[in-house]
Amino acid sequence: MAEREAGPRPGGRSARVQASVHRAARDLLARMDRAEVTIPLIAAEAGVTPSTIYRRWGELNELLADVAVERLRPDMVPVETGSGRGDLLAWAEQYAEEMSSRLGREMIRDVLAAEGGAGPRRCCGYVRQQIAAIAERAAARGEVFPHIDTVLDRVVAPIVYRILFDEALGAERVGGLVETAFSACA
Amino acid sequence: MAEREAGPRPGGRSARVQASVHRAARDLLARMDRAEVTIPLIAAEAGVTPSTIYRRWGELNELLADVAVERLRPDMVPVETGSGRGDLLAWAEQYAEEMSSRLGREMIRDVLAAEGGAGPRRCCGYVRQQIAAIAERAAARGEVFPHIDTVLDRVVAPIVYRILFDEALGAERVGGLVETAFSACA
DNA sequence: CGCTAAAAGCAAATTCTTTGCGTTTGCAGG
DNA sequence: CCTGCAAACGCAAAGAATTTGCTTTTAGCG
Repeated sequence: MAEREAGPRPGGRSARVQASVHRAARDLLARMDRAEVTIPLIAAEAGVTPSTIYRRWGELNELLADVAVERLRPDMVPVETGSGRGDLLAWAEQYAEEMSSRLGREMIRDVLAAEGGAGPRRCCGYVRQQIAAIAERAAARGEVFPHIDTVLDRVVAPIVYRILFDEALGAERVGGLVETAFSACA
Repeated sequence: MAEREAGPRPGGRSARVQASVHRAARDLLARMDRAEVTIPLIAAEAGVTPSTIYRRWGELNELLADVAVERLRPDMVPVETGSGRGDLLAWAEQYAEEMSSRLGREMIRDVLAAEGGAGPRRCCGYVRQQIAAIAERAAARGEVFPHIDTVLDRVVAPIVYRILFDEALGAERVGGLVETAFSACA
């Protein structure tokens, strides 16, 4: 844990500007249609000049992707249900629900639309972390638990693919996916 | 088959303009960096005024998504290898390769970035069609073959998820995915 | 052959984006 | 504490893209 998200030094002016711009962007996204949000608007809301944002982020997509990645970072440890299977099921259901909400879909799109694969990878990394935490607890209890990549392929990928390209899956389908993940490791 | 892709009447001026704009967009995308392509540029290349494009597509993303969806439409029937498993494997490997290319990734991103879920759904529909064609041939031979949604969940979703969020899968991993799809239907 | 509605052209007005230059800010060395 | 330095910001002008009102063209139809 030696790197910052996107700002140079922790307490400087740079960090303050970034914080206020992020907050302004989040506020505006909550308040108005995503298509109406522009850099000049965000700049005004944040109390900075547009050129500051242009120089730092380049374009709206990059900024929104930055904001989205930050919001996508898990803020808590997966709930503990007593078994690895239960933990994974609970996590997957919540993940599916969050990501299929309007805001969730918009955040995913923003992250994917940005240049370079850094944002998406970070999101995938967050998911891996969460699953790893669950897997570790399961291992500590001596349970069998699927490999992380198995969970990504069998649970996370279908959830996300359906949200992006088709129809979001209901909770029962998510449960089925979790079962198939476990059936691959027994 | 009663609807057109995006143009009103088949032979009118509208259709000609759409065709030339699509072609211009494709040409420019092939010739220069995607970030450099703008609507005024495409308009000039297509020999129309920018306002025509703005009125019809609204913004660059919509136009590029339109173009990408068209390019994503499969132009041939899946190759026949003698077995459903072989057909699916061949199709999946080719799909994975096409989609993980620079152009493929850009097209997916363009499709996902557009407003409304129409583009992504159409892409998913194309995939379904291809898989259905393979499944039908398998059924005609009396083979067992996984349900289309199983193939989507176990084969297509992981391929696409990895391309978008992580690292593209190699051919051997794709083969493994195909195996798991068949293991679910035996 | 004219009529009509939809779509394209044109051009002015608006808004967004880029850029050069001067100023501020926080850090570091003296 | 003070001063120098580099990074980042503000400001404003220039440049590019987007929107819009109005006119003209075009394809289809009676």
